[in-house]
Amino acid sequence: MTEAWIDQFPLLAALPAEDRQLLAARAAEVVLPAGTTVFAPGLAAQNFLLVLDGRLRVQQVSPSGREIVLYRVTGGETCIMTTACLLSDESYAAEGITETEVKAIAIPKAAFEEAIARSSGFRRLVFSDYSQRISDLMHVVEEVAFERLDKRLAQRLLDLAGPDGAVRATHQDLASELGTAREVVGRQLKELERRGWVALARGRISLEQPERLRTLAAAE
Amino acid sequence: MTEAWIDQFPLLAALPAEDRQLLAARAAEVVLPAGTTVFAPGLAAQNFLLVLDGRLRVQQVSPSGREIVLYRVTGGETCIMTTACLLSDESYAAEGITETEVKAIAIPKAAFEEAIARSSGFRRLVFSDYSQRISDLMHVVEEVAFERLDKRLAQRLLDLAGPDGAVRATHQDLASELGTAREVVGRQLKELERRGWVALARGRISLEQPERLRTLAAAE
DNA sequence: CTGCCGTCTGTGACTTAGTCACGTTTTCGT
DNA sequence: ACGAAAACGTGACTAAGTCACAGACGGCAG
Repeated sequence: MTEAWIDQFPLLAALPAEDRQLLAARAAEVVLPAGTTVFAPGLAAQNFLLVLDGRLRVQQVSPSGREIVLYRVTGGETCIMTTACLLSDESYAAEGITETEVKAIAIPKAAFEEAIARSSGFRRLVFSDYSQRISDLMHVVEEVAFERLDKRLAQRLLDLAGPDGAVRATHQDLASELGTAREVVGRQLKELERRGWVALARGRISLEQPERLRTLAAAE
Repeated sequence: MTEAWIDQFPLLAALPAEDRQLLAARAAEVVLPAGTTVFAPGLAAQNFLLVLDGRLRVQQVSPSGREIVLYRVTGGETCIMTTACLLSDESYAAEGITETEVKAIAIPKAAFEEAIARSSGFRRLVFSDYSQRISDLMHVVEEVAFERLDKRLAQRLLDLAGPDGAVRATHQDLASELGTAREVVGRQLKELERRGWVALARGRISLEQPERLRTLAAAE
């Protein structure tokens, strides 16, 4: 198979030819449609995943049915949840769902371990992704434990806004982003609408005054 | 230097003699008194740390001064915050503080990278610790986002209780454990005392009916 | 076009948690 | 013994989450 995908990963592009061969020979490109559950509690991963293109959401689901988004994986990143499963047979209480169609490289466990053993670039890729995710998780903890909801909501709206300056999401979607309840998001949004900072429609929030939202999101 | 410490790490004990030599030759045993700040925001780590004995607390501090304990590192574990610093030059918003005197093995960055490259047992040790910490962090997110405070407090009291069935901690200490405010902990404790489940003294909470606390902590 | 059903949103009343500004008690060192 | 620092208590308030509903909108089957 072609090894062109390797060049999408700066840390891998510099590998010596033989390491590139090793990876390319054992890797398979997979395409997952949007909405696929890549992993879930109780589902052991079989492959190491390198995302080439598209977006994957990792979220935690509470027994009571509430959800919170932990982080997203996009092109050029690896999915450390599957990595962790491969490396320590630990199973997590998180699930991963593709938000768009996702093109990815799947590397079987044995080849992954070999690559880790032989290639320092590959190790760096995996380790730096681990570190990034730990950083992401700590950020979630900080937000949930210490930040006000209006501030967090403003930030999320800005993050999720499309090029048209609008967010396509239901109140429930936003509640799942933030780990709170739908009614709470509804009330927060209505307050933002009252101030004229957003305009609300079914499944759509258009940001009328994004600067105000930025100020709110940046507030101490 | 002696390499006896290696046997404290199951994943390292099985290493071939030459890998043991490699580690032993470059490692230095350090002893940190209780209350030492091992790392903090803005402080780049220089060594990889393997904790032999004692306990280390990793916590996050908010701009507003509130704190939350993320996890603890005890004998036989590595401190992935320093690992992460070494491996990806990322700096975290967390700080690590020794809670007891800590005996640890410090391995300089270069020797660490060599060990990672050469020893699969060492890799497994590091990776499994990363995975463990990610698991810990996800647990914190789950608790903070979804669980009731009384339940979390009950669990923490049980966790922190000494062999005498009492917790030596101030209300502020417990608030920092849970990421909440002192007054809130005070009120929760008073409610537990009213029910006769705990007895309160300055800097000390004795668990009078730990079974009740366990029931509360286990409640859905 | 009409009615229907599922999804999405709105609302009020209530509980739980966090904040603020104090006051009081205990401990400990000199 | 006395003063300061640390620990704890309290009331009034705001913010957030819960519960049990009641509309309101959108697509589609007939």
